[in-house]
Amino acid sequence: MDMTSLIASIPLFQGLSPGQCAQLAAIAVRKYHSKGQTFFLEGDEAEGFYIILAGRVKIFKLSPDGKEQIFHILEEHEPFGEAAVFAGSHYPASAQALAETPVLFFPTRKFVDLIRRDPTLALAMLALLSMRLRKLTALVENLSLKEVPGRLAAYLLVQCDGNSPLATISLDVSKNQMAALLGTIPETLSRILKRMSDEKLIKTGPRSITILDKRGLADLAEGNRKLG
Amino acid sequence: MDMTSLIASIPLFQGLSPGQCAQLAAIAVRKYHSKGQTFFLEGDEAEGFYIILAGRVKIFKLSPDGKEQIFHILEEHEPFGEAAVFAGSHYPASAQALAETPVLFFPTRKFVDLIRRDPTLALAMLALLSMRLRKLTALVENLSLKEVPGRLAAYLLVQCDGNSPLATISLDVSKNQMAALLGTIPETLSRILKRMSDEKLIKTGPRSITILDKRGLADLAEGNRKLG
DNA sequence: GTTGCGCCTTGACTTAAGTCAAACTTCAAT
DNA sequence: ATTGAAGTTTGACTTAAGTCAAGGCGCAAC
Repeated sequence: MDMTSLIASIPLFQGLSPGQCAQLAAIAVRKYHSKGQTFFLEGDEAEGFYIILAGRVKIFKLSPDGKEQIFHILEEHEPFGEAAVFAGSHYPASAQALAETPVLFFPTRKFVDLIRRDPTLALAMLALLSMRLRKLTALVENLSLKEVPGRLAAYLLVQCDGNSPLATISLDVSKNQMAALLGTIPETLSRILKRMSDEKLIKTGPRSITILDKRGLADLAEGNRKLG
Repeated sequence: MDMTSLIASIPLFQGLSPGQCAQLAAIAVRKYHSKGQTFFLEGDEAEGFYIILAGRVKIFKLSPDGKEQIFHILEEHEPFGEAAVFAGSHYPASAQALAETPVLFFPTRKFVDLIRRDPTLALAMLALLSMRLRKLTALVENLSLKEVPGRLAAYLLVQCDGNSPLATISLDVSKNQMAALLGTIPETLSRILKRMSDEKLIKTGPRSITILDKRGLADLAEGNRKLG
């Protein structure tokens, strides 16, 4: 696909005119990262932001003693690194490819120039940053105000909404990664999955989790209920 | 002060032309909230955002069983509620005045119209949201990757940087609020302040904390050291 | 196949931090 | 000054979740 139509197909850029897409196309750079490769590390000088064309990327931080907190796992068409473009000069977290991941790269300078001339684009970016803020707010809430069973319940409910009308979630992240996403460790996650199974809230399959009691999980997520 | 010069004096609007300030002035509404009054609650329909003229505002969430996590405590000239303007239609957290707090209110619809015509304003908002994202990222890091002494150390260091060249911090928030800001409870905070005093890292005064060992606190904040 | 290496689970133990309850301090208001 | 309410400290106890270590499972490569 040529660059302009590629850009036009990205949700973030919906609503832009063909001319505007062409301008974006003129500054975008195709890049390719293979599994495990990092896009940037926390603290790196920020030179631009990325949009995923395929594959998966995790945004994360490590503690000095090696614990990992994953902020997001992003997929096709999702942007990342965008917060560093408009304020501050270094990336606030690290980004690593979880699979073969082709991306588009937009250099800060040129992209900001475009925004200056294109309020539609500016509003799209504002909406994007606001969404991110919202997601991070939810993460803080989970970490600070819920215990691990509640976080897990909330996570499962979100996954099944976005994933399929049926209540079976195909696990596309390893349980290790899932633990890091929930701000805990694999052992704890394993134990809590077991407790949830015992209480018939879920059924754990080989690469999947089936939700048996949505109401029960919701109660858990909202703190109205505890695991036995 | 007339509205236009008031607006021109707000850092967020630095760099805007007098004409642009006048346009903002035309849509801004002065409001006044007294101590304890809420601006909005989590989940409320978002009708606009605010800029603080004086006083203090806390942005927070409550857990169902009453625990509070404070996201920010904001002061003069700082905006809040801005994330809800550009995406989603409800506020993601609650806002309450901690003192007598006059504010400017900007209604979503009219403000977005201005942005559409004014890329400088758009870039200012983008920078603002990016800063917020950065701060929230740091909060997640603190909650997930640091234990309470590390969070407290980081907090004290930030306060003394922004507060005075000297290493004495005048406590402008109650220790209750400080605990909620750090994602813990007053009892725990109290105990850890004591342990820090015991190790001569700080000295706690009546309404102040004096930093005795900046290096030691930094080590604590970065996880290179533990309290005895 | 079977070998080997991640991933996942399980158990016993430790620990940081929360809970509950009581006492003490501060400060503002009568 | 006295009262009272809120903020703060302290102690004894509980608990959620992390650590450490061992063992099992599943899958890919030879």
